[in-house]
Amino acid sequence: MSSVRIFASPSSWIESGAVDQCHQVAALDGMLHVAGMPDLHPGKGAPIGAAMTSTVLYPFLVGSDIGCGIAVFPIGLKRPVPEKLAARFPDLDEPVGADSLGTVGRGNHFVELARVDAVLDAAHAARLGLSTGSLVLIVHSGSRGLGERILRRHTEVHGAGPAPDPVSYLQDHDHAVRWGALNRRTMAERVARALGAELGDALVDESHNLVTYADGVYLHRKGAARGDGRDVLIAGTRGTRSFLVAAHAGPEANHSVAHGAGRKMSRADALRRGKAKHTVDELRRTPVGSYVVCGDRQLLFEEAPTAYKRIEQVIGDLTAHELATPVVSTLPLVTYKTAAHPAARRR
DNA sequence: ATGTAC
Repeated sequence: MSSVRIFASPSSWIESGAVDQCHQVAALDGMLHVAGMPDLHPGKGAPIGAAMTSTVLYPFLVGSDIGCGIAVFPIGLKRPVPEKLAARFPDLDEPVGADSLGTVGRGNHFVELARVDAVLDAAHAARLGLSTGSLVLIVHSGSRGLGERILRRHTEVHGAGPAPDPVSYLQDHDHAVRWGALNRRTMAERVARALGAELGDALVDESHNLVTYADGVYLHRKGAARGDGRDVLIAGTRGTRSFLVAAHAGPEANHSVAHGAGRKMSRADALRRGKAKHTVDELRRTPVGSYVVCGDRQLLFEEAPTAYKRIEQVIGDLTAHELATPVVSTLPLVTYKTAAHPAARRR
């Protein structure tokens, strides 16, 4: 008999469709436990913001962006002026070399230059070399077409069923997870070079779309980061804070934490309501003074901060359930989503 | 989120 537990306070709104999806997943053959994170929202077939254990491996529970995650790199810059730096960001839609390495992708992916605005755990922040005013590069991206091909190869034969040869799937999966981390590092290096900035080793790099195996149990994470004694960057929105946390989630939470603020509106709703509520200019130049590089107007509305839950609520829920302890918060200076001038791009 | 079809 499987169980479902949602880690959100009663005042945190969770779309009922996402909770329904947790129960649908829990009813699958071999399922053990579904843990919903406070950023839980509906996904395609499976919930996003969930960690799910079972005795069999379900590739669709990880989804197509295998190895998607968030990395944080320390970066050194003399005078970070958002508009000037925004103009110097490289074209991260253009790959480095033959495949799509070094590219950010679309959707909620981004590369952000951010500044530590508050230290919340002084000893832990000091260990990471972070203090108020420290600059970091936050990279949220995944395995691009590679992970998509791996899931499609499985789905074409087995649909949403389990992997009959989990070892073979895991080999491809693990490669995509490594590729995702390399992709994030590659982008950080591209940006640092373009800005003439010094880049340090990653302080944090955790995938939130992956499956791990131990003692006969597959732990699938979809929009949920490893929370077993690791540091995790939990992303806010393009115009609000993000939080670096020390995660210490136990078995009830499937050793996992949230990965971001979580959508509160579908992309279609965000586009429709956003167009009535915001101008393109106010989404590009945010209330916190940051600049958003995004030549795709539709994406700008879909990803508007108002389409997401409040990150402080998500962090509050994690803290209240003792899944994580906040270390520092960051405020964006420049967020790169996609090239500033899509018309100038060659096809 | 993605590549691809419309």
